[in-house]
Amino acid sequence: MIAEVIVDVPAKQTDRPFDYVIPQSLETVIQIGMRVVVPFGPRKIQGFVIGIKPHSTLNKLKEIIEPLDLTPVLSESLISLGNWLSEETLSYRISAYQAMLPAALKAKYQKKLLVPKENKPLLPQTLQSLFANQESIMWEEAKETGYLSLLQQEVTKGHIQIIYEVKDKIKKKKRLAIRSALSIEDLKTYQSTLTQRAQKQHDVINYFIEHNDWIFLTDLTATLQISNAVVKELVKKEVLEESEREIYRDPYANRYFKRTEPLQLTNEQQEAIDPIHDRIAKSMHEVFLLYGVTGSGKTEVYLQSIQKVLERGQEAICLVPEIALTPQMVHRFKGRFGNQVAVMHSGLSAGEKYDEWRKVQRGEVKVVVGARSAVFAPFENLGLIIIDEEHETSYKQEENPKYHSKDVAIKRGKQGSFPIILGSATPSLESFARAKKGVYTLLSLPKRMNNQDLPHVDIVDMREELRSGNRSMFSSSLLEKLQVRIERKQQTVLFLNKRGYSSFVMCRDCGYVVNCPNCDISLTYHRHQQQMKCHYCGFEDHVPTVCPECQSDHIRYFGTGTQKVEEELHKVLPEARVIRMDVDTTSKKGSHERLLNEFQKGHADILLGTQMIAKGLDFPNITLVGVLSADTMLHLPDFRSSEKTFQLLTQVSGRAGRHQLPGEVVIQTYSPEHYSIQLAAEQNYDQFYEREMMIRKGLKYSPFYFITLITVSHEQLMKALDVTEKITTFLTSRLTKSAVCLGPVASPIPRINNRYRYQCLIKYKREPELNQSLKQILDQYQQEVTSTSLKISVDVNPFILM
DNA sequence: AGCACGCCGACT
DNA sequence: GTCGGCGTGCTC
Repeated sequence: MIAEVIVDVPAKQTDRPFDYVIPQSLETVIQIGMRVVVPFGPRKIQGFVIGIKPHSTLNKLKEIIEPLDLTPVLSESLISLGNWLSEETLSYRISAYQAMLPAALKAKYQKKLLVPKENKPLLPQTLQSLFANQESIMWEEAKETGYLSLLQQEVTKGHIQIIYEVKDKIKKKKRLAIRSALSIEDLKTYQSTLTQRAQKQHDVINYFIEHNDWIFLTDLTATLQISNAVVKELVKKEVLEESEREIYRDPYANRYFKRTEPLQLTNEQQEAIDPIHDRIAKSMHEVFLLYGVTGSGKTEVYLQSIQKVLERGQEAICLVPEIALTPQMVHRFKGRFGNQVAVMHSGLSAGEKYDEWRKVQRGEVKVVVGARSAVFAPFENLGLIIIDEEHETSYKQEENPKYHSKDVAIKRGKQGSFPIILGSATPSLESFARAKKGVYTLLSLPKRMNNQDLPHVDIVDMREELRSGNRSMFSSSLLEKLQVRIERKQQTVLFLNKRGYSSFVMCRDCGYVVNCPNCDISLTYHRHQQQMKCHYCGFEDHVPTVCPECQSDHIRYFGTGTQKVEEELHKVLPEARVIRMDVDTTSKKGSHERLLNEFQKGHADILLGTQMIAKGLDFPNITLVGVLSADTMLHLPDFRSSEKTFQLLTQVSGRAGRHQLPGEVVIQTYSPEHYSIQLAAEQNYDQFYEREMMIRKGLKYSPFYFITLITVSHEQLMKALDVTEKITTFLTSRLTKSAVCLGPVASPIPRINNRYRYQCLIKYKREPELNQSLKQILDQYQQEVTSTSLKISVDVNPFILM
């Protein structure tokens, strides 16, 4: 039999199946969807079997070397989903497949030089020492020795072999388990032969007389207070037997989740859930947009919809934006569905992710709660996919394949004939527009569950503060309110919007800004390491003490980091206990959750943080939310910046007063008159929607037009510009009259890592030929992409236009 | 992506 | 005359 294999070589020319003979011995083993090792040129690489057929049109085929899996890692439905994905996003099939699987399943390759024992004496003296203690050395090591040409000569002579290895990254976690190898009768007989001195052995035998089952060695030694030696001795005597048992790394082991029961739904919730339950019961595909204000009880709707799906023997996926809200979300899901839940998010180690994925694959769980890529969870009988906070940008992957989870979910929903729920308090304009058009079904939860009023919002004009002599980052109004909370022992969340506004170093005399030498972007000041770093290419430099331009020593860092805010807070409110949450304090595993726990327990008065605290916080004692600088992302070169500002402010404001105590919100801004800030303060989504839609219509942006962004980069500015120009011309000729093709324009970041970047932006209503044209472009420049440093990136429906 | 094959400049 | 530079094209 012949296997069709997609090989792990992400390139245009290899983006097609290659045929391999399945050796006789593997005929019953190899199945569609398995990973295999295949010879490819002189190398050995990994590939996915995507088809098995009796004959091939080619005659001299190579054989599959070995399978990497016992059972397929991709089902046929996932393979076809992968094919669709690569088609939609114009990415390689291998990239699409890999994106659907945990990273642990991606192979690692090793190249080695091997000298068979008998050849050792044949090597020249200089090389002998290299192989004195070992048969083989790594290629990388060999390169460092500087004897590469000498080594290559020996390779041609046949004294040294080059071998390629495919290393499976997976390490299944294993522990040693022990059980009795004898019957209870025989155990007793054996026990009677033991001498008086062998008390420990006696105990062990006793244990196994009582428990006729496997036990982990570590548990056994702990319970009986004995050493490994005692057990090993009995294993050697064949009284006991041992076996490696695979165990899951359970990131939520030893954690107790209080079991919860379905809550009584409000009338509104009931009205929202009825149509969902109806489609689940009828196995009908439909996309619901669940538009519910913060605190309106969307999660309970999710939980009870999942409940319904489980009752029908189906499975469900619930996507959540990122680690940010998972601790609380996980609690609610594990509380309701116990160990039927697997969790997949970026906070887990590769091994943990792999184990969670395997629980799904083996059918040991029925529900997955996870971030973007969890939409590919390998369920075979899905009944529902929920996307919570559907407007979140983290659902869009910025690397190839540049997919959006929402599109994947809807595709799976159509294929499997089941409903999709998109939930948000601030739906993306795209989704809301579709709901209004009737493409999605709108379900509204306009009231908070406890009928608690939305918090009162105060907009503070920071220019005014400045004029009245307050140069600190806290307005007098915010400071006053902070003091009141501390007196009343209530809690405050302070939110620092840092997106697109990192701390940079500028000379106060001449205005010189420290830029990256490789990228056209300012370097970011990293306080704890006392260094300047580039977020795009990784360049690092010392912090300058004098201005390189004018030699002035008035060179300072600008921008407000959380650390700086913390310091300031300490000065003005020395008695306040502050917990700071940002990339620095949460980088360690589990620290995110730990900090939140501490705050929840009341160990601090103020929680200070960035984006990551904007979502999911739901603590009863929070009565004040302060946004230190609301407009930092308002001025980004992005047509969605107003929408994002509105969503973020609404989201943050929703953190206050979710329970009995009423909440208050202070928004500090330099542009208080801006509609997205004004309307966020009123929590007026509908008016924001109307207003923003007008603007989008005028500018021909989404949701009125689809957008595709092509970014061309090259070491030479002229080359990048030239290619972009040609692409733009070509596309313009291929597009219909209703489409707009803008370009070539320099990218908002015109240079990254010494590569110049130009782009072409296409806005269109309906272009059935566009995909074909884009493919043609990629084909056209294929040679230049492989031979020169030209790169062409296509992003269909981009989220950020960088 | 790698890697081999193949054609032109500076070296023993 | 050879070693080694990297342009071109292939990998079942």
